[in-house]
Amino acid sequence: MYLYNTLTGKKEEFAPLRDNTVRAYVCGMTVQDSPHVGHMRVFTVFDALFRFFKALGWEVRAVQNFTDIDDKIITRAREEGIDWRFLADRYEMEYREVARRMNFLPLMHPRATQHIQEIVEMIEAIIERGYAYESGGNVWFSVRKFAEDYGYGKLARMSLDEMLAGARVEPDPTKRDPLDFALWKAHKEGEPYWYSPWGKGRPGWHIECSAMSSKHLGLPLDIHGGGRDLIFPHHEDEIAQTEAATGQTFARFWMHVGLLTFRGEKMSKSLKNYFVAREILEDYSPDTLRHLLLSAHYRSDLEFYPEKLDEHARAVARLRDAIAGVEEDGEEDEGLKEEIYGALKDDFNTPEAFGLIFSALDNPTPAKLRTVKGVMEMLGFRLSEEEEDDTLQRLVKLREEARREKNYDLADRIRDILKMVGVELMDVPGGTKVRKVR
RNA sequence: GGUGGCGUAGCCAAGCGGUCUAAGGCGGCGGUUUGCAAAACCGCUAUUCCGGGGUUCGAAUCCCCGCGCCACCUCCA
Repeated sequence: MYLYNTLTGKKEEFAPLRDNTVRAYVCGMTVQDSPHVGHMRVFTVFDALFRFFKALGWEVRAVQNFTDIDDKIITRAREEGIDWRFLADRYEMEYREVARRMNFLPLMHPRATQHIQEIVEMIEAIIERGYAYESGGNVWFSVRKFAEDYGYGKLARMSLDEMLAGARVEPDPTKRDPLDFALWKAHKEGEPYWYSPWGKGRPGWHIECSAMSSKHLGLPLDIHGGGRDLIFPHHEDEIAQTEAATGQTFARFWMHVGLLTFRGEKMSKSLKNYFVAREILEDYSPDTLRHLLLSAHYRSDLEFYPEKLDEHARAVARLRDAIAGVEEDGEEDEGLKEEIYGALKDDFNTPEAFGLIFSALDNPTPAKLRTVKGVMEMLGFRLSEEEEDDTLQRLVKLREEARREKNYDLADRIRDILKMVGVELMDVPGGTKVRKVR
């Protein structure tokens, strides 16, 4: 298995370091708003990748955090006039519901606020080892000191000068150096706080991931991943904190998923050009969304537009129909399987894998179809149509009667209307086939 | 301004030195089929990979110069 490692800028052979178990940490959401389709891309990629690891015979121990304390959560809760914990819970629950529908493997989902003790201990360790200082109730990380001993900017490939050049420095008089970042933020009136050796306050951004990953997985992690926009400063700072606290290597492989774009631009909260995952799943199947999100290589940016859901719904429906009648038991096509696995082993090239899968549909044999089905299920597709729907059945019956009476006007109208909601009717010998596309 | 990356058919998207007169999906066109359709199946849909030079026996793939786009350097998956 080869994976591209952001840290080295190369594809490298990957295998878990110990116990045949892949230890992976994926940066999850700050639960400040509804998960959107850009978030889903990262989690879908890792879900499919972890499933592939299992297919290769490895165990997977994966953690995906919820950051549930943060400036934006506080601000947002204040705007809505609700408790910040209520806001965080609301979006965590929304994520969990979306994850369930997406058929994501169950992962450990620790929350930042349940790890204040670990966070405080880690900060103490960093201070003890001389890489952080307390000032006015804040604790700052000494970037220059750390840079001298360990190097800073390894992941982002940036020099300290480069960081300063474009930096819009947050003017905080308690900082010794503009590059320093907060490990602990002193309490401000009206904000949530916890008690610490430095007084009341709350954790900075970055430290929660260092603390939770070390605690739940142990060092070094085999894989640490997330969206590409997290490389700097978030992941760079996670490395700095963890190495400063422990002196150990933090993670062996860094994986970064490309961004979802809309009309060529990054899908983001600030540009308000995002699509909410829950709303998409009201109209389209999880398989459709999964196929769309895996249709480009995970490191590339992927262009999203709503009509694309229809395109992928058609592709998935065709594939599902093609393998529908295959008998479960029997030989697989080992050659085909090896080809597909070969593509996936090469830095998880899912688009190439789909290319092979759809090509196999041209000259199908039962063995090939079983292989295709097996691979799709391995990647997390359910491949089943949703449960039967009473109203739909009645409409189909009504239309069949109309056709018997040669009332084609009514029959066609029913067919047209159902098509508008993603249900296609096909008159085949012996009845009408119903096919849900979406 | 600095640092990465990208530019492949109508759209999306693989390929990254020879098997490429370039995979796959969606769309389109023609045919078989059908009450008409749809689906399915068959055939067609880039002699060419942003433009211009170069390296090489050979380049979409490597190098140089343009042009265009994006991301990161600020919160972001």
